[in-house]
Amino acid sequence: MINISLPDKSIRQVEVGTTAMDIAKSISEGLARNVLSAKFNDSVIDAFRPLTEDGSLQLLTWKDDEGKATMWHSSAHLMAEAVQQLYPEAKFGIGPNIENGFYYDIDFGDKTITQDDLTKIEKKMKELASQKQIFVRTEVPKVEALKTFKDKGDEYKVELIEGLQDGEISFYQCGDFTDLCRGPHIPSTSHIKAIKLLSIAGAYWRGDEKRKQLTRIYGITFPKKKELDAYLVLLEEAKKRDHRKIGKELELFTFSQRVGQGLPLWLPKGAMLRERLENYLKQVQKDAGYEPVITPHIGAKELYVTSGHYAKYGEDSFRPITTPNEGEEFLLKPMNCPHHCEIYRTKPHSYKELPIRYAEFGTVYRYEQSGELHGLTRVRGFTQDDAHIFCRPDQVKEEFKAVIKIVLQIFTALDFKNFITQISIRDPKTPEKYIGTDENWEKAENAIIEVAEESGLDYIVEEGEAAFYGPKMDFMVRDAIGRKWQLGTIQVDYNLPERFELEYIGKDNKKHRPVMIHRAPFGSMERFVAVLIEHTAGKFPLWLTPEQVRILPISEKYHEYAEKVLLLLKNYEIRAEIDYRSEKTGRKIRDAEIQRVPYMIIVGEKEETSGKVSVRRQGEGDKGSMSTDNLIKMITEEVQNAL
RNA sequence: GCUAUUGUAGCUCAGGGGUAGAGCACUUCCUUGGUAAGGAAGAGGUCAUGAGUUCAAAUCUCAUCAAUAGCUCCA
Repeated sequence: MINISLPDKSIRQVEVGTTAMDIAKSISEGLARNVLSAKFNDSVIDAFRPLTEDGSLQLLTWKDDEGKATMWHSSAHLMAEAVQQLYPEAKFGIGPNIENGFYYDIDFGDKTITQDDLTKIEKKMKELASQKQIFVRTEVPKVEALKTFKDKGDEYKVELIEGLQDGEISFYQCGDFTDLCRGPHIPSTSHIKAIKLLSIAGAYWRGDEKRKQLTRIYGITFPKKKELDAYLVLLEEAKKRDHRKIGKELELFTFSQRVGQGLPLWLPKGAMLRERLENYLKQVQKDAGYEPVITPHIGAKELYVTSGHYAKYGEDSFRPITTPNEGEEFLLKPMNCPHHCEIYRTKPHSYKELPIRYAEFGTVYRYEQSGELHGLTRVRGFTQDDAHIFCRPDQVKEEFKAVIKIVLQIFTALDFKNFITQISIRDPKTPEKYIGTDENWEKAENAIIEVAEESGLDYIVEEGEAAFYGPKMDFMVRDAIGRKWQLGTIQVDYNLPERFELEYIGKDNKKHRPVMIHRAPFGSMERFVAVLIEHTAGKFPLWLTPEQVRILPISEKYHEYAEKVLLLLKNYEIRAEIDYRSEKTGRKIRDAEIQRVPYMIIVGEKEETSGKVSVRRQGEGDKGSMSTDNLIKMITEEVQNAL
């Protein structure tokens, strides 16, 4: 007998060889019907895998991320089975599940796959799924595994198997399709009720551009048709929120071929919005004891040789700028920290002065590969809301905490309610990849984790994701339609203080090395504005939006009154415009709605004689009439409450 | 950077070896109106750039540039 503990802390004594499915059935038939896989001592296994030792068991269903993953992984197999039946010549690469669905890389030989083929494959998949095929696991010796796929002529699988250890190779069979696979899989294809193949793309075998390009088919499946429909609606919604589209519509930013790839041009409305964001953060930082500094856009090449970045990135960067003088070279700055280090070095520092916090909206230039550029989220010139904190080792924790506070304050002000943090620490297996003493690393890593705990953050720890110079914490927000975006980052750095020989005089009258904390709550203004656009679908919070109020006179007769109202609003620094066009009110409203102007003020005879205004809220409709005083009060309160 | 697709008016897009099209936006005129498109007229394009094929190229071919998607990358 073995002891299996369940998430409710109960312990069941069962016979060796009992499966997760058996346990599910003993709880309820309904649960058993929904079980996709199970988590046994931290590894996800088939629901039909016999349990042979004590351990903790969690049954996974569609509600669990791992359950979804199992389902999508199995769906990839189902797709491969369909492909094999329709195109017997096809050879298979890899077919994993991904965040939303799955893909399979397939070599179709000379055949090009089109949208029509996807429909065909989809149909076949539905047919096969309804056959309620079960997934059968077999463990296979390496020799035999190699033989199977050599006989089949599938060189990709052969290559994959060659990289595996004997004894860890398993096959899964589903219908007449057998695949090399670690598993786990769902109990049967009957769980797959709704299928959509989404797109086709080329992908190099093993991500290597020198090797053959395979056809990658992306798809997603659901246990209910309704969920698929909802997902497709979501995809449409995402398309509508694309910041490149909205940025154009609202005249926020543009790109020009003549200026160059990946170099955004901020239009007046976008620049105003960005400026408000910057001013907001400047105020927050001022309150938190940051000091502004300003540094130039270029720096001598030596500066980056000293920082170590030239060795690491120099080859893949913009070429150095030369001068008429022999041997003189400058680089466009790819980051602000070396400049800030030099500012720190201008005079000796006492331990009493620390922490010193230098903040700068510093524009940096990085030569991203052309294929990587994407709207405002990936550009070659961007402005970081950067700051560097120079502190004593004993202050790291406290400073880190203070930075987190700023980040949270900003997220709240901008209505990012859902976010998680990722703490990236060293990979203990490869200590040679990191610089600095073990002691410092341990201290910093522990400090970050403690701070995360104390700040009540929802965090995950990723081993091996740390920068070579120190551990970091990244903030990932979920936007209004559930997509994840990485925004702010806080990094602890022992490297640059060393390289720049930064010092402070301690209480003991000896020289000590400060610790640097790099931090950027927005990350970059470009990326942040892009995310903000997609999060809000262009309906920015009132305090940020370029045009807060549009005054719509019913006819020319009321232009004068409109101007009177405009003047009143301007006195309170409310950003308002008048629509002077000789259009009907319905038209003016429609245009203001499309341009996402939060408040529309309609003024006509009624308003002029009563000295009031009619208010309409974007997306909500008519709000009735009120006095201008009340309007101003309403708007200023809305702005103040947001910050 | 690699592969594929695309590039026609400010925007969204149709067309296609023989004088360039629509809707919206824009300008002017009419209209002076009450909560998501009033009417008419007009103006606007070397069809991304360069070369080639052809009697003739926006259209076909090649190259370049850019955009889009995926891959690889991201201090």
